[in-house]
Amino acid sequence: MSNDKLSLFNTLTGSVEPVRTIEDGKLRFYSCGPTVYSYAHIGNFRSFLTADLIVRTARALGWEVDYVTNVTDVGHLTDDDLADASGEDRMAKALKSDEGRRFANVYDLARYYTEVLLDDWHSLNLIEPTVRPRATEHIRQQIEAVEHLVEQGIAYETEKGVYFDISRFPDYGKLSGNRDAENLEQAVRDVVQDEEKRNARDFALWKKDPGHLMQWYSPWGWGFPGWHIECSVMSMEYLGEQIDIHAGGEDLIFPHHECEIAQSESISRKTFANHWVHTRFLQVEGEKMSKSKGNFFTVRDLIATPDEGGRGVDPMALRLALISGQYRKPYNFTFETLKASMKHVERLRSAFETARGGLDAADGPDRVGDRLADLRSSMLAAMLDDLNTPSAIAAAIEGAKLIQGLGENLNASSARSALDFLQSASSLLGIPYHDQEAEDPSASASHDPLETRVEELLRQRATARESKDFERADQIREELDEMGIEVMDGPGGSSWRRKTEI
RNA sequence: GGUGACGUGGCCGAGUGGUUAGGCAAAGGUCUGCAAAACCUUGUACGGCGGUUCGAUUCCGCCCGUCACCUCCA
Repeated sequence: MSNDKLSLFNTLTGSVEPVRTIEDGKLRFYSCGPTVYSYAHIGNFRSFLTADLIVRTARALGWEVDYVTNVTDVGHLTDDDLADASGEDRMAKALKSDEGRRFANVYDLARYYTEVLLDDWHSLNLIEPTVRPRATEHIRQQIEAVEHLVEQGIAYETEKGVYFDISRFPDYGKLSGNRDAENLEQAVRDVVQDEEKRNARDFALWKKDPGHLMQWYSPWGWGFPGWHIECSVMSMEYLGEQIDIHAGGEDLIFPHHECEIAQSESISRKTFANHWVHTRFLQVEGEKMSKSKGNFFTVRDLIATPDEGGRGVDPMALRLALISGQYRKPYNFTFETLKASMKHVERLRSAFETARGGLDAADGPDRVGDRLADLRSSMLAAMLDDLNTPSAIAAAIEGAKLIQGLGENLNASSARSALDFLQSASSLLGIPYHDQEAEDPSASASHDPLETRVEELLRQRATARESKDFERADQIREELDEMGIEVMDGPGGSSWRRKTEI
């Protein structure tokens, strides 16, 4: 393991290799974003978190990062294209669903789910990309790319659309290993049918469809772009013809990324992306996450308060839980892990409070600096080693325990080392110590009737405790418990929080 | 059928050719009016069968199991 090189598994070569940036000290990075036809779920976010951690780790190395992640706001075809030749897409489907009826049209729906995506993005403290391009805002570039491919004789037009001619790209299959044409053709799945396609593997660059809910005028008439072309185009627009890393979920390896390579490299005649990084799907409680199994969770399902129908999970606990398995291994998301993550987040926060408190203490010899510096380098080393988050988190927790262990004895210079350490853990893992939104409810003045009631009861309880009326104090504790409030007594008085529903 | 991963103690998960990951949970203890937090103590695992080796959980082969993709998917 190298000390200052970021190594990642490269799907293209099948091995972990150092990321060698095209330009020294600068990372050009594209990460595939979601289609916004519904609420993003925790599996989506596991993949976005991988991208986030790549950016954080690269920055920790002092690299400048150009980070582009898109929003796919064009509906693409569903697999019952055969049954519905008019070309119903995911968004059109969503619009007809119970959830989607309230939207006036498909643009309205896309706009709503994009906003929600960004809310969740902020809740989980994901880094803002340098650019967040939307497919619908780059239609012209997509049309031009397709035109270029047609001019080169690499793409051809039929009655139904424009297709990429696989036979013109011998490297097709280099990413996924799906090189065997016959196999693909005899796959059990039905493929998009067009009698005029020259090769069953040829994929759509443009679909002619005057009935599609989103359509644009092109040299081939009214229609909409193929799914893969948007990422090629947006990546080239903002990062240039060649990039260092391209990332996404493992399901995107084929066909999406395979097709992106074919298109992009046919256009530029250069290697599109040097490093391909894919995040594995997660399972929930040992099973595939699916609505029918009742183990399907969106971010908001978990972080919304119980009054809002959620489970009141601290967003940072959710974030930590989602990164507590390495991105490249199958990960079993469980509520046990989520509970453990809550403890970890609290532990980090309280270490931070301890450290901050120690700044005002008398000065003295720094008793933790060296050990924390070691832990900090092993934390970074773990991340550089193919984003070994479990190992990095272990180092962060160990540091927090070390700081907590000093407690009252923390002097000012130890406190400064402690804060240094905690701050680098925070920026590397993306776990801030100040709640961005859910500030400690007991500390904030609020007009929430529940909070007013809680404060009142706590005052009564404090009085009862002062006069040693513990029976009354416990009674109030119980009453609050029934209201979903947990009370914690400390040396400086009592604090409280909403209990979570997990 | 094809391609690619993965299988570690009750659970989540590092790691390694011979010496303790870590966390959560559990049990006992210290502290605290109660509760929480914190701290201390306890617990020896690597799917199966072969092979290489002085020695394999770690390398090799086969098998079993799980997951993903094979034109909707993070």
